[in-house]
Amino acid sequence: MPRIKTPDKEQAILEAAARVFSGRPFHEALIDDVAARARVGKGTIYRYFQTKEDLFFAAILHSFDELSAALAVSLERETSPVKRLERIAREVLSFSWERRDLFALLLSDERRFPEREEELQKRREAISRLVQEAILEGIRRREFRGIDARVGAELFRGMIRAANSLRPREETLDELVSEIVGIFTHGIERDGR
Amino acid sequence: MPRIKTPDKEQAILEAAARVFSGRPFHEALIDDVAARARVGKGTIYRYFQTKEDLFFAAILHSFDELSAALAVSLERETSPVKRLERIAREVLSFSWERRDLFALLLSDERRFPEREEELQKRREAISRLVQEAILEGIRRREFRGIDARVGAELFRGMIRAANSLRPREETLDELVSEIVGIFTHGIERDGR
Amino acid sequence: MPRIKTPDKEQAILEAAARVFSGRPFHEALIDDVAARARVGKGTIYRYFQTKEDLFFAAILHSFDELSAALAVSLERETSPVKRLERIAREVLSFSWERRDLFALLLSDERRFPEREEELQKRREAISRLVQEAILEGIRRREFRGIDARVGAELFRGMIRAANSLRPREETLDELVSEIVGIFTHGIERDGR
Amino acid sequence: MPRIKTPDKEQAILEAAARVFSGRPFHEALIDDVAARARVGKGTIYRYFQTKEDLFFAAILHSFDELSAALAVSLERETSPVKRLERIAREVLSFSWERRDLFALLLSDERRFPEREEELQKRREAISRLVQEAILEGIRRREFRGIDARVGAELFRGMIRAANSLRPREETLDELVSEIVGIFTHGIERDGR
DNA sequence: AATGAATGAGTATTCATTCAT
DNA sequence: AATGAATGAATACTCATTCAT
Repeated sequence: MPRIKTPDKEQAILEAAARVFSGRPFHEALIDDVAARARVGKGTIYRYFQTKEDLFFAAILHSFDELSAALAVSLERETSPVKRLERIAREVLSFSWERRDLFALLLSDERRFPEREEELQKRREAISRLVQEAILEGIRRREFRGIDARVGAELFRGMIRAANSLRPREETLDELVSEIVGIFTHGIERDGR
Repeated sequence: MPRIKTPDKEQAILEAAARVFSGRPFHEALIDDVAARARVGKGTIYRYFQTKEDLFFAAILHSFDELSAALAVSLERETSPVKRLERIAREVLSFSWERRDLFALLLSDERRFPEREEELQKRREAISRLVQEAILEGIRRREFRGIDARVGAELFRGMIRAANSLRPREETLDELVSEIVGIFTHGIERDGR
Repeated sequence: MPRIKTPDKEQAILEAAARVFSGRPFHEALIDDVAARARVGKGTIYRYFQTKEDLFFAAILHSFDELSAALAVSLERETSPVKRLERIAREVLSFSWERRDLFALLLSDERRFPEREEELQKRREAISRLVQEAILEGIRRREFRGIDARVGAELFRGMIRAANSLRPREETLDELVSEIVGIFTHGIERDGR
Repeated sequence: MPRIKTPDKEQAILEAAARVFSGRPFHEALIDDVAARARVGKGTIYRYFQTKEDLFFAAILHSFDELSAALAVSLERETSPVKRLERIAREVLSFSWERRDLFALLLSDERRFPEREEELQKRREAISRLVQEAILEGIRRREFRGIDARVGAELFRGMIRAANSLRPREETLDELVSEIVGIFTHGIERDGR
């Protein structure tokens, strides 16, 4: 009986690709590097992915899905809108920490690859929807005012992204999260105005 | 008498580079395209810029400087912090509209080219400083609470960046600006809480 | 009890190889294609043939041998030199009809693989010898003039090869055969000269 | 003023390609070899030819055209059909001598590259037509009997091709030529029959 | 024995950079 | 100074061959 395609080999490749594509621009990330990192023959990569670009996107999607899974766990049972926003911020920030460059593209809203846009968009929407739901729940609870949830969610994501590049040391994560959520919910206006 | 490097030729190249680098990833943007667009021989580009990367960064810096000039004009004589933030948001949004992709990198805080980081950083700081100053002035005027101006400025920039990718039609610019500044200053919390 | 190499599996592979190598140049004919066509695992092919080149030549030799067998049957009991030439022409033409491309190489006298040359040569000689014998018999019978039988045989084979690429429809086979043999025996000179 | 594309560079590449593609199968003929032989950078080849296959066909066509030119010179002023056939045979044989492998494809009537077939066919026809014309003239002069000139021409070309692979030493050229033309015109039938 | 997943040597092709004019 | 022809280093991708099962 022959060897069969092992899903874990595909996993290893995706993992390796995520690492390699993070930290250097696409054209400097070599398939050879991915192969070496995944401890896999170069040809093997091409058994699983048609082209370098395919691999690149697969790696992004894969990372995205990991993030989604982490978020699902984190948000479970938390109903308070503000706290949900906090968890989202914390989760996204800490998750994208090591994959900063990969996530640059992922979170950025480049539209350079129209063919892949759909799938990427789906993932972005998934995150965005979590934020929107928190906002809408807040509005329902009369904790938030009635803003456009979609716009609000995007702006919130924008803050997270920006925070990501503030490159906090570990310890600053909490502060950063509360700053983001604080500004997003209270604004920077002076109390009592 | 030998001809000398003409500044307008350099301008043309930078202009062309900005266009070409916008809308396609670095490795798909060809020097040939830039040369063609600038109506200049390929060799000529290398009289003005050492490498493709140099040209790339020069184009970014050039665009950045154009933005700064536009901002300087717009902010002149406006002293109200909130209004200054509004103008910054509006100016950045409308300016980066056509150069969306170039600005993605520009505003993003990738740190892939450590050698160039300094100059880029300087430009980013220039914009950031304008935001920080508005925030600090607001704090001084007791309109804003005492937040970390640097962090605040980054988060504000993050919202602008996000708004940029919401791709508003022309008409939505004002709404978007007021949404950004509204959330940034008042937060989304319900009034009267 | 271990299974053993089955001759019919080897047959299937050779058959498939003949098909695949026909109709596409060597470097475009893939082992995968042969395996698929033979409904056999790729590894299996390497149990029967050392290399792709080996398989290629084996396929040629195999086809050649089929032709030889067909010729042997056809020539049996026919003693007239002219009629023998006719049968050879007809047999070769009809046989190579479906394997036109494979035979192009087979009949062509490339000398690119000196190591294999010997075996190929042996096969070519086998056919050639049949022609030579017919010629020699004709000379013996005083039907033909005393030409160099080897050269004559080659030229005769060349005409067949050329005829093959004239791509006659089925019906033209007889005409073509008689044209070849007619020219070869009578020439195109006007009668009575 | 910039350097301009020099036709002689293209010539050099075609010349080199003809040499390299002769004597080894397509997939073993390396672009690097062609570049080295033409004393030209590898990239230069791609300035003149889109792909390796393009180069290959261009080399064939080029060789073909050289042959045609040689034939035109040789046939000038010779009106006797038999002598014209002789000259054609001699010219083709001696010309394709060194380019044997290249001509294998050229003369062979493979139809593997349908897109290029047209141009190749045009060249083959050009040679074939010369033979046909000689045959038709012979018929007109009542030196030849009324055969199908097209078929006759192909068979004649087939003999030449076969002769080419008989690999005569220099000295055998004349004999070979007269054997071919002899058989083609008189056949091998015994005189007086 | 048979299989097909895995491998990596081998190469066509691209494109930034150079340089003759 | 300006040009674009020439260059070759760099790399994605293929596919014959191997080998674990």
